[in-house]
Amino acid sequence: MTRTHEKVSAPAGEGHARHTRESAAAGVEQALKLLDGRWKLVILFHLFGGRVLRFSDLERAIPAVSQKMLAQQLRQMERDGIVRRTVHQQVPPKVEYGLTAWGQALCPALDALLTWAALRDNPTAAAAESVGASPVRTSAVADAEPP
Amino acid sequence: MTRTHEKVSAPAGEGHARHTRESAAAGVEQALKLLDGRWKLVILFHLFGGRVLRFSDLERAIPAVSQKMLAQQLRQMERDGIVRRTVHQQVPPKVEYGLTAWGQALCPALDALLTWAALRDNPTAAAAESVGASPVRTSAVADAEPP
DNA sequence: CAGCATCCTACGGGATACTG
DNA sequence: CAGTATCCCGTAGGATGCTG
Repeated sequence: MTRTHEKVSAPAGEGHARHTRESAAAGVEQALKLLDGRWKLVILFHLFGGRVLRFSDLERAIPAVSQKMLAQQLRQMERDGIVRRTVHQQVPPKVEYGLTAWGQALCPALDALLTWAALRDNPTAAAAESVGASPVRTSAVADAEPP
Repeated sequence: MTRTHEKVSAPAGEGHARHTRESAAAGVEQALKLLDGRWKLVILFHLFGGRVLRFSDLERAIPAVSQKMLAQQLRQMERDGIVRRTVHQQVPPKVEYGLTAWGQALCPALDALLTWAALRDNPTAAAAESVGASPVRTSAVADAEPP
C-alpha cells in the first residue's frame, strides 16, 4: 500500500467467493488502502459502537492529530462509504461523524487481526484459529470510560 | 501506517482481551505494519496453504517485483516471524521460503477483510457479519492452476 | 467551529549495477 | 542462484496560517 500505485487491475468478474492468489492479494490491498492513513484506525475505533462525535470531539479524543489530517482522513472515509457525515445547518457550525453500517462491519475484521496478533506468543493456536468460533461480538473494544 | 513513526506506546499490560479504543487501534496498526509493503500480501498469498517456494519461484510468480524488493520484504517477514527461510547449503545456492504457523494463521484475518470488502455492495450483511460463522476454511484462495 | 491552502520533509520503493 | 549496494523520485503527512 502506501503508494497510490495500483496497477493491480483486478479481474473484477467474480461474485466474491473465488479468488486467484493475485486477486485475493489485490482484494485485501484494496481493503487495506481504505484503512491506510495514520489516523483512520484511531478514528474508526472511536466511532465503533454506533458512536457519533463532532469534529471537535474527535480533536479532543485524538490530541496528536492536526486539523488538516483529521479533516482529510474523515473525508476519505466518507468518500469510501465508511463514515457518515452529518452537517447541522446552524451557527456556530456543527458537524457530526458516525459509521455507516458497512463501516461498523469492519469491526469483526479488525478483531480478527487483533486475534492474530495476540496469537504470536499465545499458542492457543488450534482453538483460536477459527476466528469467529466464539460469538463475534463486534466490539473488540471494552467499554471503558462509562458516561 | 506508511510512516515508521510509531509513538503509539501501547500500555502493553493486557493479556489480549481488553482494549481501550487507543490500544485496539494501536494493536491493529502494529499488525498492519507487518503487512505493509507493496509485495507482502502477494507473497503471502503465494505461500498460503503450506506452499514452499524458492526465491526464483517467487520471482517468476510475481514478475513485477524487483529482486531488491522481493528480498527486502521476505527478510522483513522473516524477522517478523511470518515467513520461514530455509537455506540449503549447496551450489548453486538454494533458499526456500514458507510460512510459519503464525503466518498461516493470518489467512482467516485476511479472509475477514475480503468478506468485509465484498459486503460493500453485497448486502448479505446480517448473515455475513459473523465472519467465521460458516467453517473458516483457512483458504481464501481457490486452488486454481492444478499441477 | 470546522475547515482549506501552502510549504516542506522523510521514507517507501523503483531502476540499475555489482558479487559470493 | 540469491542476493547486496547505490541513486533517485513520488507521496503521505507534519507545521503553520487564513476563512465562512
